[in-house]
This record gives sequence, structure tokens and C-alpha cells, in this order.
Amino acid sequence: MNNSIPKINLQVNQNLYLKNPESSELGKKIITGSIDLIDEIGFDSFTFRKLGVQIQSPEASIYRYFESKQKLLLYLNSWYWNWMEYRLIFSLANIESPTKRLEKAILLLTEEISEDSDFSHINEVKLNRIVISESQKAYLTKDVDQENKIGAFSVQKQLVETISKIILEINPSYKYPHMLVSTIIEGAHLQRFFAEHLPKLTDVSDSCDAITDFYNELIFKAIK
Amino acid sequence: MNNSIPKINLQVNQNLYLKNPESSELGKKIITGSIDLIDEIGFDSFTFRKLGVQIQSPEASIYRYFESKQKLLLYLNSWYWNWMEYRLIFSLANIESPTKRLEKAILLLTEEISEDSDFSHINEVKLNRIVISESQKAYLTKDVDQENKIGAFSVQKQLVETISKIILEINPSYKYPHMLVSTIIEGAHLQRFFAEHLPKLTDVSDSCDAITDFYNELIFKAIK
Amino acid sequence: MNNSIPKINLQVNQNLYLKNPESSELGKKIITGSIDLIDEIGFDSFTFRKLGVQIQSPEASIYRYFESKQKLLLYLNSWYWNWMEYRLIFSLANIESPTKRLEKAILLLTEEISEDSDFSHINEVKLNRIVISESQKAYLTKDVDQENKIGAFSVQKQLVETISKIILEINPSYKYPHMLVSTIIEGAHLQRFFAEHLPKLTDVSDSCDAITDFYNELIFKAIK
Amino acid sequence: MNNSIPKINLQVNQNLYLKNPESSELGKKIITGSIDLIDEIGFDSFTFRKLGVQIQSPEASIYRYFESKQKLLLYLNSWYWNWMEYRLIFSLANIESPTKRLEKAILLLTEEISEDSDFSHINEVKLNRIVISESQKAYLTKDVDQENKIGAFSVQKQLVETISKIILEINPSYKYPHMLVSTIIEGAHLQRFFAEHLPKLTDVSDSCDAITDFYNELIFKAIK
DNA sequence: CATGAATGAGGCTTCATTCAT
DNA sequence: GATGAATGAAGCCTCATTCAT
Repeated sequence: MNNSIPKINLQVNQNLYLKNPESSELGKKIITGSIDLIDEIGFDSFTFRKLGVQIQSPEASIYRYFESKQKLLLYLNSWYWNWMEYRLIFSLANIESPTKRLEKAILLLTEEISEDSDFSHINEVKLNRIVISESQKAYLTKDVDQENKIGAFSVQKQLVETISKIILEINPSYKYPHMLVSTIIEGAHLQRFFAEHLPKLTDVSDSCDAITDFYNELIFKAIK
Repeated sequence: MNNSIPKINLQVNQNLYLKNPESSELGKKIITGSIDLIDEIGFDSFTFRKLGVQIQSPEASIYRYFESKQKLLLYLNSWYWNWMEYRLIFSLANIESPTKRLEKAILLLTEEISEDSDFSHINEVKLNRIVISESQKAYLTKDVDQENKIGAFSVQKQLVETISKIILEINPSYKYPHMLVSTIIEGAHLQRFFAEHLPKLTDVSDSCDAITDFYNELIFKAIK
Repeated sequence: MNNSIPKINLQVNQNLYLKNPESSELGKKIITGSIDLIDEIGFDSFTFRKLGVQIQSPEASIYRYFESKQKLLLYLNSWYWNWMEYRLIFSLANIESPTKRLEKAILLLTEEISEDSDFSHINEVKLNRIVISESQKAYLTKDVDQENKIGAFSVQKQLVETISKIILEINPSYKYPHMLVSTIIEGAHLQRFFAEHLPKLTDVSDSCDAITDFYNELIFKAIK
Repeated sequence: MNNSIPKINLQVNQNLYLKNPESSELGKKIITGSIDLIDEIGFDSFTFRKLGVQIQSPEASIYRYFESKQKLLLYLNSWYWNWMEYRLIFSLANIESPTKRLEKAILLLTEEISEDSDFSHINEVKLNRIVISESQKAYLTKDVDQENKIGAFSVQKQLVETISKIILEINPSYKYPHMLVSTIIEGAHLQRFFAEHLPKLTDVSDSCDAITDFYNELIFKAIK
């Protein structure tokens, strides 16, 4: 934790938890532990019982914080996109040129994640892997409309909106800014997954910035 | 069923089933029933027991055909992409111009699905909804490498390869043909899901071909 | 509340509570809230946690007043029969004729309940429904002998005794006064339940006093 | 089992079980075991897990037969009243006089139960204790209307109807035959419970037939 | 080959209660 | 005296699978 910066707490939608996990030690252990465990065994075989064993607390205590493992996943997902938005705002501060702003945004969305020391109880690298592999399970579900109603996806929507506006600054007549942005966001994640597991579906070589390069080109040509 | 065309059976990777469901009435009932049921209740709450009730056959019988519900999902996924490839080949027959060919391919990948009477026991509209909502669960899993090894995804790979080659015909120096194609394939599905459930992430209006239009523009500009 | 009558507090057996709920605002909220909640969801799914949510107080606070939900039910049951006895005494005041007294008693035990403004924190109509539906659960239990020992049922016993004595005034040689009275008391409750839910087990028509009429006839013929 | 009488199976309403417990050894063990266990520990603390331990079969197997412990209780209750009706029919065979018939019926409903060797896997004495102590929990519940709809109480209704008709034979103008019969049925059970646990609510002495005597007198006077 | 029956393991959730403040 | 936090134990139920016929 850096002394010169005040402590930051990313505010996650209150409908996603019963008791704010940031508000206690146990809460933070739940977050830390669930990130470790989901990354290790996958969301499908993740259970509150196993998490309880991992963090040495009874299952019942976890239920005081989260209604279900789905809600916990939505929380992690929300935290992640909140964090992205927060980094985006920092990254764009004091930059005038819309083109530069868009470039910065694309970089942020497509680059590989590294740890952020501002949030000591969260391992952003693992969380990124979880968001890549599991977060679709959070909305590709029969409950998506219900979850949407309680605001589970409002952060993503806001992020898409923010970047869409930059695109419209560059080309006010471009017809599909939201589709373009959501295509990048989800696509970049998927390409990282393909690169690791299904390389025939991608063109990623050793040069790690192929994904960023691809999307940069794609977007700027699209909106020209 | 059209009399003038011989009955077609799409060959699905044999590692995905224990006994070919096309080979018996019960097998076909399993396929028909599972498509209906997964579309209705979602893959997560889908079980062989419920399927058994639906098709009036005991669970144990279903295990004769499929090792697990995951394998069944992989089978459906594989069948779907097989069917897409089969339709692509038909659609491209006798067309010379690579540009025309690419246009046709994009249309096929992005348009809305309608029923195909050639395969009477499969409801392609429902299957498409399943592939959109659930198929990512088939590979966003800890077992992906194992599944990949047995060829569970070879059809998709082949389809990506086929279309990538068309792109390279148009622009031999384009660096990211596979990424571009897999971005469309997954993106188009996702955009359809967003259009229905999370409209703020997309720009789909009443004009239903916005998705096709968007990807057409995106791709041709990208490879110019 | 009637000004001319001093405020009355029905004394309930002290073994049924840890701290007298009449002695504090929270205590009264517990009584009011539990009557509302048990009437709404039934005693089986009633828990202190749910009651806590309902009255906006933590579970732990309720445990200050009642050892368990069973004891709380015994308390409500006791309060109810106390209230009946209190009303009986009022109703019989200054009436000489034993026959008239018995008639009055039967009416009281079998008529429909309406609210009593003397006890503002208790809804007697709901409480009556609870006593009808749930109070048997208070003694049809493995712990009945234990509960009996601490006096949980002394009020009912006293009421039965009071009315039995009237019967013996009318016919000193009648052999079964207690059985007769307890048969009415429980029977009248049950008949009201049947009238609403299992009408084939009863003969209640629109004329609401069928139950009173039936028991009046039954008793006076029995003791003639 | 008596050789001269063919084996009898009392048919219980099919909506109360998933798989007929009479149809297999395990099913019969479930019935025998549940009667033993409920009699021993009470219905409230009875669980399928404990029953599983008792009969040395896994919980899951019990769920193949009964949806829930409530349904199992309804089954036992239904079986009991079926058995009563069956015994009533035998007991009334070839008896002409309505008065004699009513006397026989009252005896049957109020006397103490002894074992019936025709049904070897059911201990009628224990089952009677259960019906006395627990069966009210089967209908004094929020689900009573639902359960009534599936016919859970049709046997009791039929029994009440049968005996009501005898009463009307004796006195065709008696207004409350159903109330009278259901008052006896439930009352007799309750009096037996009181006699054992709350003697102040009854007048039962050593002469065990006080209950029968009381109800005999009560009924014949009532319908005179 | 198909099926009816059975089951071990574990999922999710709530309960009743205690403890520290 | 009231409360917020935590928890051990257990409830109910379903799953995926095997076995014997």
C-alpha cells in the first residue's frame, strides 16, 4: 500500500452481497480464497464447502456474505470491471486527443494483466483468468434478466458506454460503437484463452502483443 | 425430407459418444429430447435423470450413448458446427469470386438460424440458442485440453481454417485471419445474446441484419 | 383502551420465558411480530432468524426473552388460554343459574374470535388461528411430560376444571365432566379448521353458529 | 399370516408415494423402519438420514419411494385409516341393526389397538401411537389444501361418511352427523393421549374402557 | 441391448446457538 | 441489556453412476 495515495475501496453493487466483504477480515479472506480456489479448480467444481476448508472457516459463515456461489462470481466480475474502469479513468487523465485516448483504452482492455498493489487482498492476475474462463457463466444463464435487473452488469455497460463515446468523438457517424467495444472486450478475453488452449483458432505468436495489435488495427480501420 | 436428396447423416467425432445416437430410435430421442430440455431449463440444471423423464427412458439407457452430460454437449456443439460447415460448402459451391465467397460465409455465420428440414430429429433454432448460451461452457472448462486432444473442437478449427483461407485469397499478407474469423464466430453469437438480454452492450435496432452488416463492414475494412 | 378499567397484564407462567416480554418494548415487538409471522408462514417454517428480520432486531436479542421457539409457542398458547379464562370470569360474573353459566361458557369456547382492544400488542384473531393450527404441536411432542412439569398447561387444566365444576353443579353424578370439556375445547377448534379446509368432515353451513349449536346440544343432552 | 385368507394389500392413494413401498423389500423396510423410528423419536426429529441409518440403506434410496417426510407421514396416516375402514367393513358384515352397527363402529374407533397379523411389516400399535401424536401435523399445516387436493385425506372422509350414514339410519333428522363422527375420531385419539400425559384433562380411571363408554353415551344421547 | 433398482458422495442451505463487545 | 459476528451441526435433496436382470 502506497502511503501517498489514500486507501481506495472499489464500490461494488450492493445487491451482489449480503454483507460487504471489504468490511471485515473474514470477508477479505473469502475474496482472496475464492479467487485462489476458482482459479485452481474452476468455477464448476468450486463450492462454498471447499472454500470453507481453504480459508479455515465454516461454510455457514460464507453464506453471511454471499447468497450463493453465483452471486460471488458476479461480485468478482463486477469488482474486476470496476477496477478496469478505475484504471481507465487514471490512464486517460489529462489526455486530450481522442485517438490517443482510444489507443490507451484498447491497450488496457487487451493487454496482459499484472498485479496491482493497491488492492492487497486481490490477485488481479488470477482474477483475470477467472473472468476470462468463468465470467460468461455469470451471464450465459437462465437468470440473466433477473441479474441484469439488480444491476449486476451495470459496470460493464458503463465501461462500454465510456469507450463508445470516445469512438464517437473520432467518428460521430459510426453506426456500431457499442457492438465494436463489446466485441473487443469479450473477444480479447477469448483470444487469450484460445492462445493458451486452442491455438488453431488464433494467430498469436511469441510476440505477446499480437492481440493488442490485432484489435488496434481492427478498430481504427473500422471507424475510419 | 426431400426425396431427391439422399438422406444425409452428419458424421460427428466418434470420441464424443459411446454408441452413435443416429443409429437407433432411442438415440434420436436422446438428441431431440436433450435439445428441447437444455433449451428449456439451461445446461446447468439439465441432468440425465430429467432427460430420462422427458423421453420416458431410464437414465441408465442414456449412459449407453453418452458418457456424461458434458460429452453430450460437446456432441451437440460438434453437430452444430458440422452442420454449419456442410451448409457453407453448399453455399459456396460454384462461386468463384473470393469476395463473394467471404460475403456468403459472413452471412452464414451471422444471420439468424431457421429450421432445416433435412434433419428431422434436430431443431436447429433451439440448437442455435443452446450453442449461443451454453457451448462456451463446453470449452471454458478445466478439461479443455483433454477434450481438445480427442478432437472435440476439430470441426470449429476446420471451419475457421476454411474461412481464413478465403481471407488470405483476398489479402495474402493479412496477419490475423484466424483471430478475425474466430472473433466473428464467437462475437456474432454473443451479440445475438446481448441483443436479447443486455441491449446496452450492442447497437441492434429493429433492422435485424445489424449484426451481419456490422461484421461485414468490420472484416472487409480489416483485410483491405 | 378503556379509561375506566386499569391496564391489565395477563400473567403467564414464568417458566415459559427468560425475561418477561411484557416488560419492554422489544419484548412486545417479539410477541406482536411472532403472532404475525407464525400466522403467515406457519410454525414449522418460523425461526428466530426470520422473526429477527421481521422486527428488525438480531436473533440474539430474542434469545434473551425465549429459550426456544417451542417455549415461545407455549407462551402464546398460555397467554391465549389465560385470556379465555379472564374473559370467562367476566362473562360469568353475577350469573347465578348453572345452566346459564354453562351456556355462556360453551359460547365462549366455540364462537368465532374477534379482536380485544384491551391488549393492543396482541392480535387475538391471528392468535386464535395459531392456537387452532399450531398449539397441538406444543403438546403433541416427546417433551410433553417435561413441559407439563413446569406448568405449561396449567391454564388449560384450570379452565377445564372451572367448567367441569359447572357441569357437576347441574348434574353431580355425571361421570366424565373433564373429558366432556376437553372434547369441546379441542373439538371446537378442530371443527373450525375443518370448516375452512376439509368441509367433508363437518356439517358447517352458512349459519355460522352451527358449531356452537352442535356443542350446546351435545353437552346438555350428555349431562341430562 | 393366515393360510385361509388370501394375502391382502391395502391400496393407498398413489399421489402419496413415488414408488409403491409394498412393491419391494426395501419399500417394506422403509415402512417398518419409519414406524419404529417415528414412534421412538417423534416426527419432528425424524429425518430420512436417520431412517437410512436405522434400516441400513442410504437416504437417497428412501427418496425413490417418498418425496419428503411429510408425504411419508401422510402415507402412514392413509394406511392407518384404510386399515380402520377395512376392519370396520369386516366388523359390520352381516349385522342388520343400525344401533348394533353404530356400537361396533364406536368400539372400533375408541378401543385400544392391538397388533394385526395380516400385515406383518406394520406394527399397528406403534402406528396408532404415531397417528395419535403426529397425524395432526399432517393436516395442520400450510399445505393442507394442496394435500387435500391430491386426495391425502379421502380415506378419513370416507370413513366419516360411512359412519354418518349409520347415524342417519337411526335418526334421519339429526343435523350434525359428520361433526359428531369427526369429533369422536379425533377426540378419542386425543383422550388417549391426555390419559397418558395430561390426566387432569380427562377422567380416565383404571377401567380402560372409559373412553369407549364416554363416547357411546355421548353419541347415543346426542342422536336420540 | 435396454432397463429397473439402488446407492455413495456431495451439493446447497438453514438452524439453533454462542461469544465478544 | 442489546447486539453484531461467527459457527458446528444438520437438514433436505440431487447427482452421477453402477449393478443385476
